[in-house]
Amino acid sequence: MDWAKWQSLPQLHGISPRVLQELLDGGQSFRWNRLPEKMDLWQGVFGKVVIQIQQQADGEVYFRQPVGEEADIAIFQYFGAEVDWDGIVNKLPWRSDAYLQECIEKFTGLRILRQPFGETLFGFLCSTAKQITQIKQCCEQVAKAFGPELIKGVYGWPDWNVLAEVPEADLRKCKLGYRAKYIAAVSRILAKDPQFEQKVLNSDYEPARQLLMSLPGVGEKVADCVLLFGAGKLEAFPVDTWMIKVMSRIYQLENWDSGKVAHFGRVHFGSAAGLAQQFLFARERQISV
DNA sequence: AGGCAGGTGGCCA
DNA sequence: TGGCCACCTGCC
Repeated sequence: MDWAKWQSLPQLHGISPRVLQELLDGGQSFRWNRLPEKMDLWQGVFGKVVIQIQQQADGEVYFRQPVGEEADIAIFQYFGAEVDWDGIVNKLPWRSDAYLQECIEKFTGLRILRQPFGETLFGFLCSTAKQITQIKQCCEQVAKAFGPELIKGVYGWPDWNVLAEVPEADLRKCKLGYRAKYIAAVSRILAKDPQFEQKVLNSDYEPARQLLMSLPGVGEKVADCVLLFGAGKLEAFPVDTWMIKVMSRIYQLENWDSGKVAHFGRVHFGSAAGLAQQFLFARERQISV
């Protein structure tokens, strides 16, 4: 297998290596890895796309695909080519929120990936009470065991139709633990309801969220992650333990439960609350190290 | 070595 | 509605 030539990825122009890492491996997606032999090279999988990304010394970012593959359009969409990120960031309330402003400055160029719906839902079904490295292992193992081999040794996410046929016991072998039950149930529901994805994508935030939360294993946090990273709904504001920590400290929301914090976030940050969440989240993880 | 982890669902007052 | 706990298990 050969790789085609490097192409410019102008969507990521000027991004720092640190922010690139946060974008690819900060918990939005679970299918990006640095190659062990070349640590400055990222390899990712989404849908049927296998892609490598490398940043040159001048800061310019390039990507390449296997020879014969031309998923340029899908790749540009994944990185939000059609989205006016500067405009959206500018609409966040940074003028009146010094801490948000600080986070934005420290992670300039951070944005929201537009990932395929199904595998985003799958990834966050795996994510409960797990750390990123473990979630990635689950996704990797499930892809390897049940997914299509896209190129030699690289596997894509198996569709719900495929997963619906997999016994729960076999899913458990992929380190899923109790989450296997949810994956099994959700895959059976969605295999029978091919319109589910479209219904979520076509609905406004609130009804879309309710629809997702009707699935077993999907609560407020998982639903918001799926809406944000896999359905383009930037107003979704996922609240996890990190968010509880930052929000209670910065906005004095002591002892607020996650539902209240999420509501506060959506009101305070507005129509792109989810983007603000990523800035605060990235900064919080950086501080904690 | 053992507690805990980027939640959710169910049960109880 | 609000609080608590089991659920699995690999990793720090």
